[in-house]
Amino acid sequence: MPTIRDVAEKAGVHPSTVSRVFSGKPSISQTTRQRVLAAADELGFQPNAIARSLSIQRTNTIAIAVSHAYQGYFEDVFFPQVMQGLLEITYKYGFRVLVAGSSGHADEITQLLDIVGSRQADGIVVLSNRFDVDLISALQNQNAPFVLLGKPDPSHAGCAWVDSDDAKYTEQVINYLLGMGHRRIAYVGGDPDVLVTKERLRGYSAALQNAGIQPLPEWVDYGFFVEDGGRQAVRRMSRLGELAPTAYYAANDLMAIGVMKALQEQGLRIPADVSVVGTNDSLLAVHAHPPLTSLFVPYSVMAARATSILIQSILAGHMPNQQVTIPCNLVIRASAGPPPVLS
Amino acid sequence: MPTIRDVAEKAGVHPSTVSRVFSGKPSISQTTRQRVLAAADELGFQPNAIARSLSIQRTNTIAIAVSHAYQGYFEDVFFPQVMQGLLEITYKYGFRVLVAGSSGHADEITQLLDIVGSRQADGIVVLSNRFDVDLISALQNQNAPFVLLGKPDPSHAGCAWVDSDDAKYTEQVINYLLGMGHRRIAYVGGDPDVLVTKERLRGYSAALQNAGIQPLPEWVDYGFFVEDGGRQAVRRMSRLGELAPTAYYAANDLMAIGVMKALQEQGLRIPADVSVVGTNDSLLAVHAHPPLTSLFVPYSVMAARATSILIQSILAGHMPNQQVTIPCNLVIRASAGPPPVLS
DNA sequence: CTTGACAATGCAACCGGTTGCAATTATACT
DNA sequence: AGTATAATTGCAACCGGTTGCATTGTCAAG
Repeated sequence: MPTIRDVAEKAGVHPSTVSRVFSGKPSISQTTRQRVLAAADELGFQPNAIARSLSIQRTNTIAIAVSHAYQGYFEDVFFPQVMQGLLEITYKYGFRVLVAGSSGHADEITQLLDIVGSRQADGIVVLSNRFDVDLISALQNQNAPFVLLGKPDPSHAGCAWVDSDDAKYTEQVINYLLGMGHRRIAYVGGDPDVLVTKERLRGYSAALQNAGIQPLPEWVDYGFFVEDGGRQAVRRMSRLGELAPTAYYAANDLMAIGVMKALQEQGLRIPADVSVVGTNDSLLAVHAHPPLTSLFVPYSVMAARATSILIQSILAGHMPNQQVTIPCNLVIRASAGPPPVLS
Repeated sequence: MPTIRDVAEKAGVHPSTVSRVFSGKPSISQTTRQRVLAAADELGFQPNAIARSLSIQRTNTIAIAVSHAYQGYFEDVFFPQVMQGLLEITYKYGFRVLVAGSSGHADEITQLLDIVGSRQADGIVVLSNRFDVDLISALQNQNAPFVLLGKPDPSHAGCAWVDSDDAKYTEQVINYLLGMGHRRIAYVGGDPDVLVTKERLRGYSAALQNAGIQPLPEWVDYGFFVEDGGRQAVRRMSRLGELAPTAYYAANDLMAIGVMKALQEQGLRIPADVSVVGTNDSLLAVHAHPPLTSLFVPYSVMAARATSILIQSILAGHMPNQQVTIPCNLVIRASAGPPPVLS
């Protein structure tokens, strides 16, 4: 592997001149440039990125941490779409993405701190949706540029984040169902410990409240983002008899599918008897029976935006500090309609 | 950011001693170790991974390149499952994954060569399924450790790869359909330029040949891995009338769904009138109507295996040279059955 | 013909760890 | 006690680019 000094010798110049040629510095004469390039070419020289990083104190890399142990993560749309957004923008800026595996939530934090602490990346996008206060504080202490995908705890409102206003758009979904005449509406959230679950619940409650409806506690359930969670929720709510919901909102499409299947197994027709709305607008929603009305959350766009903010701050040499809220979009298909008239 | 020398000064030892403590070298006395650790702790010292990489000539990182422009890539199961396998193994060895975006196939090669040439990663897993001879040669010239996910051109049979024996298991699927009595079987491949498409066609042809059946050329079509591709295939084959297939094998679940929908729109029942088998055993297959029989391809396992081979070679200091074939598994659901008796 | 101004290049220190070898110290054995 | 041997630690060069500053070269104006 030839180094900059080999090239310098061959071209009869000083190593620093070769460096200047390869980092596109001005004030190199055309003839010298040519000579250096020729020598480099002949030797098959390619600058060593690690040495460069050490010297300029920048890696042109941003990092994320991913729990590789959690299977569902790789079946859902969140991770791949986030990757797409990340790659699109990093590519544009000539950056790359360093991905660290992690064995769980706590370890994700360890990994991120390790990466920024050892300067393996210039900044990070934090995907976790439970933003422990200590992670944020630690990142701030490290003086490491970061952008959260999701909103932080109010006590860290000042840090940079990109979020999807889950409360607002969940409220909108509920309003859509209310507008069609539903009065008994169920909320099937994911993991109750996760921020987005709480946000959606907030939107759900607000919509019902605005409509003057006092929701039964039984209308709220958690399905942990898996199909069976949706089925279980239906099973429990069906026991309410007259008070069972006429519409279900589920926080991802997989749970919504579970809801639909459970309802259909009870002989109920969708949307004639019961309406169902999912979240994420995945292929599952497109191909469900009936096709599932679903709240599209543009994870890819969010990730792209977060990455832009991050890289621009890195290049400008300051900490990211923007806060962005990205709109969602209800994709209407055939799984939701007016409630049965005789209900 | 404190350096090893700051710690050394504080602990009253030589920098090399601090280095030895932090890289777990033996022959450091307990008392010195303690003193160094205390000083490091007090200063908040964390070793600089870049400097270390430069010195030891290893990054503990492996790389992949991904075409971020191709949307379908992020909707299918291949990429996320591969990432899962990669992360699982890299994590185990304390490695990380560097992901480079790329604007297309040719650029993927550029990115990979750039990464290994600039020594940003110790090795790469090549995901592309069209293994241009020049990429492989270039990687070999660079002396860069790499493992292919998929089989290379026969002229490079010697390089390391992990593949899923697509021909054999496609043959098995066709045999399954033959065994139920089908005689007119369609093959709906993906992109005809891609290696896996040709391999599956090989298996398809072999199975029919073995059964003494000469397939019509019209029974072979390409759907480019999208739903509409499946629909189009059905549309074209339906024109064959009496000679239309009674069973379809599609090279991914999305095309299989397209096939099913197109058939159902023609009033045909699945599997009573026509059978359909998909590939990948995705959630789409699980939730299709009827549930789709699908050939599971363990991408995650393949990626894990490839990563193991790669990292072990890196650690051992030689080039990877293993070739591994991983079995697939036909997951039987409800979309395939015997053909109609009066056919 | 001299001097000034600027462009091009060289010099050397620096980025922050690592490691072979030498020097020092501690332990063991006669 | 005296020396052989092993365990610790220090020294200094090295990994491969980068960059502020000094030096040399060039051309134009005075």
